[in-house]
Amino acid sequence: MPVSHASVRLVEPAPSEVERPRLRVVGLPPLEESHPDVAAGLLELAGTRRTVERGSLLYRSGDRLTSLYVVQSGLFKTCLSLEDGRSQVTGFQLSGEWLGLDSIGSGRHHSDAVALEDAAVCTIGYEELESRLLESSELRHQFQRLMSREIVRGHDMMLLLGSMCAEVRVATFLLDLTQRMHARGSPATSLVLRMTRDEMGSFLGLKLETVSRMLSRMRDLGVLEVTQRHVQLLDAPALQRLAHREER
Amino acid sequence: MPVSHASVRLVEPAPSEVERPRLRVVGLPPLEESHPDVAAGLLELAGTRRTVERGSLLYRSGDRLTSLYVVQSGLFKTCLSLEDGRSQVTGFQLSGEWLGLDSIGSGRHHSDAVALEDAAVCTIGYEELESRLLESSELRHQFQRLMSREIVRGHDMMLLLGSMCAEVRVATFLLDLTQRMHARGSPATSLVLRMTRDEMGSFLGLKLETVSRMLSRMRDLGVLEVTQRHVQLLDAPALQRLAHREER
DNA sequence: CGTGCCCTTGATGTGTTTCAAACTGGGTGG
DNA sequence: CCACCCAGTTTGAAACACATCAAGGGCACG
Repeated sequence: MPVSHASVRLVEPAPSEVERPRLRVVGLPPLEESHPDVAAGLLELAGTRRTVERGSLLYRSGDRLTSLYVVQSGLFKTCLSLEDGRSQVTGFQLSGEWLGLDSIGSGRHHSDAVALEDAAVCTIGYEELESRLLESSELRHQFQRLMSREIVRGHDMMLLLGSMCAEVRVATFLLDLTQRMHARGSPATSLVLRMTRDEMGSFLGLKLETVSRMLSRMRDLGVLEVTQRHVQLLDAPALQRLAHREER
Repeated sequence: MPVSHASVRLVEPAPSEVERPRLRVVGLPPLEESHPDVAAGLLELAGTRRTVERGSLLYRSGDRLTSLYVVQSGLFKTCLSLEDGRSQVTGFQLSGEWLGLDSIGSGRHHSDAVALEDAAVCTIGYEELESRLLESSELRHQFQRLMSREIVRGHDMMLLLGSMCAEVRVATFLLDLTQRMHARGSPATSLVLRMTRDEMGSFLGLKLETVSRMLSRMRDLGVLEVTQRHVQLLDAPALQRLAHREER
């Protein structure tokens, strides 16, 4: 790996290269912990399976917390909704990732969770989770790490939204999504965006037109090919460079 | 309280008024859990006391996680730092609030923690915390709530940074800080900003000049009085209205 | 009584939003 | 099977909010 100054860091760095680790820009809790294969311990807690069809809600803001969820298949978004109809997407969750961690503090969900395609989740009863965490310190540790990583993701998003220009935001988003999909067996250089430009924009603090323009610009630069929701990465290193131009 | 449509929600709503709770915009983990008086259980874990003088670091990004900290006195900021010297403030921590929760996931700190004035913290050894959490499910629960609330704060910040204009951001920040200081015994209508305009700006995704301009605008509107770092709230309801104008 | 840091204010520049129009593809019903 | 429709997308032109650049002022500190 030639770069030492500007690599996107979505997974934990190898111990040896940690000194003052550069930022992992964005990224749901990394896979070691959140992907089913690896978080097998926590997944044993899985209760009933539940399917959620495209467009419908798994839970909504204000609902009492009864269970947490792990995505089995499909894709979700979580979003905060304001009275006036506006909303902010706070995350997109792929298979193996958790939903509802933000509701533990108050016992109520703070966001809506919407399936962006037909999906299935494992239901993990909160009561049962609690009692299992009592038994196993390993599980407890895993669960704490899960929450901690979600905190880190929040901080990374603050950085992205607070100090990066539109092009960097979109490039970072594409890289992040590609890597996460790749870790689930998708090709490393092609990507299907299952969310609308509007939803991407909401997540990135941009208007849909701006997202569209950035995609077009990257297409014109020869970095990628866009046909509707299909994206082909033609020049991944260039995309990484775009994601690390820390300007505004 | 006359408003039912636009009140800033920094603490948990009373159970009766919860239905579709409107957003608590911004706010460190609310006080029930994080203030020493209330999180007494967790505070029993406090090990050594450590003082940090103004301007110096409690920990820095990349440091191995050995303990978590609870602010006893003084004020901290946490920030992510980029190679190029730029940085993003991810939070300001007052007495009773925790530092280091983001480091549990990887075992290393992901941010720098800097004292903005002479400060003192309780040191909570991570190993010891772990073993205590094993013993008491009540403590474990409290700790999980703490982390969950920090996740919620992250989401609220995404909303603030992603969809609110400068005036709303600054007004929200002032309200939040006033409330948190008030809960610690400070007057409800006066405030000392212990951070620079630049640090506020970094936290809010704005340039220092913009922060300054917004403060001046609110002063001109008769909402508050600003003399250097001292802020007098002349019209708190008006400030709340500014914080809820959800425009950009 | 300077010297340096922080803050304010003005003038100008620019990236993103807003507004508007046209295009696309997938789905539906005639 | 085609025509239509509609949600989503692209693109352009104009407006605007915030950033940038620059200058001046105040307070704290040595």
